[in-house]
Amino acid sequence: MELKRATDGEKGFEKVFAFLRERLLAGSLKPGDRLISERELATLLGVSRPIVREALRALTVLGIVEIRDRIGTVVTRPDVSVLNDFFTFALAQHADMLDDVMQARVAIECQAVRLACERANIADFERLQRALAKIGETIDEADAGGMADFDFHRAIVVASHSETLTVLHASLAGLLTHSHRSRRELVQAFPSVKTYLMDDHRRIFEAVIARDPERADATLRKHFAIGDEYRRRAVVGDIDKTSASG
Amino acid sequence: MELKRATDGEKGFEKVFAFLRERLLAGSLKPGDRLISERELATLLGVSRPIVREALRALTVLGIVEIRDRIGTVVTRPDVSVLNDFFTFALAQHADMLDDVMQARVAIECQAVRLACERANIADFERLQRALAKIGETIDEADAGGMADFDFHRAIVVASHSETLTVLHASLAGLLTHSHRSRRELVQAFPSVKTYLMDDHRRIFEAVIARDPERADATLRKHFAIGDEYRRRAVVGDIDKTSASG
DNA sequence: TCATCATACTGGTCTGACCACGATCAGACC
DNA sequence: GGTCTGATCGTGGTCAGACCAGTATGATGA
Repeated sequence: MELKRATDGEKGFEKVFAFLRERLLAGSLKPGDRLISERELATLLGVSRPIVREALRALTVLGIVEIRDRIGTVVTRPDVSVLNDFFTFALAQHADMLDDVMQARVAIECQAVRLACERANIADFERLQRALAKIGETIDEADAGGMADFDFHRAIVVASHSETLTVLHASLAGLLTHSHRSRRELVQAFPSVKTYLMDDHRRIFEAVIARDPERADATLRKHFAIGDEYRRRAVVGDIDKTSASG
Repeated sequence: MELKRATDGEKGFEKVFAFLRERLLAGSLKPGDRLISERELATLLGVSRPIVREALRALTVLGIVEIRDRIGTVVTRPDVSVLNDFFTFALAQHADMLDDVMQARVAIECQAVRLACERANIADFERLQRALAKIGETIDEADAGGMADFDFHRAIVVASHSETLTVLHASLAGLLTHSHRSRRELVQAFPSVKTYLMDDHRRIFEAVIARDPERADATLRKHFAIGDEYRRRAVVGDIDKTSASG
C-alpha cells in the first residue's frame, strides 16, 4: 500500500502549511497576491481539500491570509490585531489577573506618551484636546465619562505612532473596560475625583504639548497611582480626601 | 427549506469557533480540560466534521488548544510561542517593524523593572546576579553573550512577578533575539561596548537591589538609548566613542 | 489475580458531491 | 460598433459517509 508518502515526510496539514509558509517567508508570496484555488492546491500537494482548508484557516487566524468568499485566498499585509485574539484568550483565564493586566497597560501607555512627545503631530494634539474636552463634558456621566476617559488614553497611544503599542493597548483595553467603568463610579463616591480627572488629564496633555517625555511619563504614572489609591479607598469605604500616595 | 438553522446567525466555522471561544473565555473550559470529540462537537453544533476541525486547527495555531492524535483535543495553557509564528511571518515582509516592537519591549521592561524593585525576592536577586555574572563571562562571545544579555533582561521581567508582562515580553522575545545577537556584534566594532554592557547591567541590578524604581527605570531606559546609539553609529560606520546621547 | 485480545473509541484523512455567488465572455440588442 | 444581458465556469463553503491507525478499556481466558 503506497499510501502517499515519498513526496515528503510531513503529513497532511503540516505539508500544506509548510508549503505555504515557505513561499510566504521566501517572499514569493507577497501581500496582495492571490493563492491558487483550494482545489488546485489540494491536487498539487496530494491532499484533500478539507486539509487545505485547515491550513488556509490556520493562516487566516494568524492574519497572514484572507479567505474571500467566492473570490479566492489572498495574502494580506500582516496585521498585529491577531494578537488581540490571542491575548483575549490568554489573559482571560484568570479574573484576578486584572491588576496584572493593568500593569501592562501602564507600561504601554507610559512608553506611548514618551513617544507621543516626540512624534505627535497637530492632528494628534487636536484629538487629545477633543478627548480632554469630552472628559469635562461627561464628568458626571458614568458610561459616557468612562468612554471619554478611555478615548483620551487611547489618543495618547495613537499619538505614539507605534502600531505595536497601539495594538497591545487595544488588546489590553478590552479586558480593562470594567476597570474604566468602575473608576467612573468613584465620581459619585469622591467628589474630588472630578478635579483629579480633569487636572491629571490636562497636565498630561500639556506635557505632551510641551514635548517633555519625562514629565509626561511621570504625570501619567502618577495619574494611574492616584486612580489606584482612589479605588483602594473606595474598597475600604474611606471618606473623601484630595491627597493620595504617589 | 430549513437550511441553516435559526438558532444562530453565524455560519459553519464561525459558529464552532464562537462556541468554543465562549466556553474558553467564560472559563467553563480551562487548561487541561479535554474537549468532546470532533464528531460529537459536529453533531452538537449541526456542522460537519471538517468544519469542526477548521475551528480546532484555528485554536491550535492560536496556542489555545492542542490536538493529540487519537487521544483528543485538550485545552492548553496559552503558550506565547504562537506569537513567534506570527512575528516571523510579519517580519518576513516588514523588517521596519523591528523598531516598533522594540518600543514595546522598552515599555514592558521599564515597567517590569519598577515592579521588580517592589516585588523581587532573594531568588530573583540571585537570578539577576547569575545573569550579570554570565554577561561578564561571555563578554567576548557573540552567541553566548547575546543569550546572557537576554537572560538578564528576562530575569528583570520575571522578577516583576507579573504574568502579563512576562507573557508580553516572551512573545516579543523571538524578535529580540535577533536584536540581541546583532547587538553583540557591536562588541567587536566598539571595544567600549564591553564596559557599557557590564556597567549598565550592573547599575540596573544595583538599582533593583536598592529597590529604587525611578533609578532602575531611568537606568534601564538609558541603557536602551545607548544601545540604540551604538547601533546607529555602527550603521554610519562611526568610530568608537564612549559617550552617547541619553 | 493477571495477561491477553476484541472492541469501541479517538484523531487524520479522503472522496465526491452540492450550494450560492462572483467573474467572465458570448450573444443579443441598441 | 458599442453596450447590455445572460449563461457558464470557477470559487469558496459545506456536507455526508467512509476508511485508516492507533489508544483505551473492558471482557475473556489462563
